[in-house]
Amino acid sequence: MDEETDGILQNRPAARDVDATDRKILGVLVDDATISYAELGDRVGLSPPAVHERVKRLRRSGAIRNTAAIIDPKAVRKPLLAFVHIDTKGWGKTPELMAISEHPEVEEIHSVAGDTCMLIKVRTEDTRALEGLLSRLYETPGVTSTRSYVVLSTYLERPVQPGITTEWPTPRHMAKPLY
Amino acid sequence: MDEETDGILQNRPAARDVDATDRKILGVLVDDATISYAELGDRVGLSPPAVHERVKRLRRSGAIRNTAAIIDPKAVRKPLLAFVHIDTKGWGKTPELMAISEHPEVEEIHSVAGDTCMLIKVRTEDTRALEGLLSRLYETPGVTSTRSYVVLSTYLERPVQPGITTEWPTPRHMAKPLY
DNA sequence: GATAATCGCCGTATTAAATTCTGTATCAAT
DNA sequence: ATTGATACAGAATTTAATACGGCGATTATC
Repeated sequence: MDEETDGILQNRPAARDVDATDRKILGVLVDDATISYAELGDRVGLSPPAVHERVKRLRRSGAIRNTAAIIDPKAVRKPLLAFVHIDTKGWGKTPELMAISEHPEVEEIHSVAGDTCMLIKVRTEDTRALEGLLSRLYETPGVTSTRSYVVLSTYLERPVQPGITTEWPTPRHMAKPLY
Repeated sequence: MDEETDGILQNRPAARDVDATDRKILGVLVDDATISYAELGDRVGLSPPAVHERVKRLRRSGAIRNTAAIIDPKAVRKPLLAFVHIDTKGWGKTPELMAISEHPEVEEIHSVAGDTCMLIKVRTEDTRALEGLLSRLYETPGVTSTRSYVVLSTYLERPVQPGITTEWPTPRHMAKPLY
């Protein structure tokens, strides 16, 4: 296992290469991870123990980070989605970053190239709760300004759909990834 | 079932209210949906058939949209994440919207309040692929301008964590949700 | 070019979990 | 007070997950 820590999120590289069959498996499991290994085997053309072995390998390697229930935000009274740009000065490694990730309303934290430094995705109960969160964020030392984009309506929300798309270039034809 | 279509994403309301036990269940399943009903029952203080019944109800009501494998984008050679603001004129219901959602690189489409109209999240293999996607988006009739925010580093990426937070206000104390 | 080793897969067997069924207690409404 | 509905627990059954042994193909090594 790789000990490199890329921010808070662990980004260990996949041990072995993900081949075409693996991508088919991932494509199915992204849609529905509750199916049996028998049916998964049918869909990708393998026996139940064989797919089981591959899924276990995909889990170990980190290609499958985890299998989670996807919750409807409205059902848990978090209907308000917003993106917030945060300008910072002297953006260091982790101190304020940890403080931001402590807030349970924060779902994503990205460092972006452009006219602002950080882009975070937050989900709250209503505008009042959003206001409270923003003021708490503003109190974080190093934060110089925030700009919020309140989502009025969401038309699409889906995870990464691997393999479904097309064939992928083999690794040797690929440019070095950005990160 | 409710027939109201809120964009492409179906947003049917939960049939029954999600109570404290349900939120505990959701909190566990968001972390790990592979555990047995026996252990899930232990954690929330119910028998295996009882939690099973509740989980089935949460699925039926739509509180659990689905249970999916969360994929590491790097493992499937989609390391480049970007957010794109799209300005449009005469933003209608679905024609261009459908065209945008056809692109498999697009993971989310949101309508936002602010100085731009749409905010989409895209994931590509590299900057060249991003450029291609942007030019294809630009060819969509109605799109007047785009502004991209390329993500340099992601520090946090997690789904909605229901119930873990605190107690929620009961429905009758709640303001009307924004959407 | 032959041999050994490794890897991935299948079929079977075993274990564990999902699911069904039945009965019971609790709460709500009549 | 009675009836109905709901939610839960326990036992039984069905189904799936997991472990094991063996086979064939590919790869490395001599």
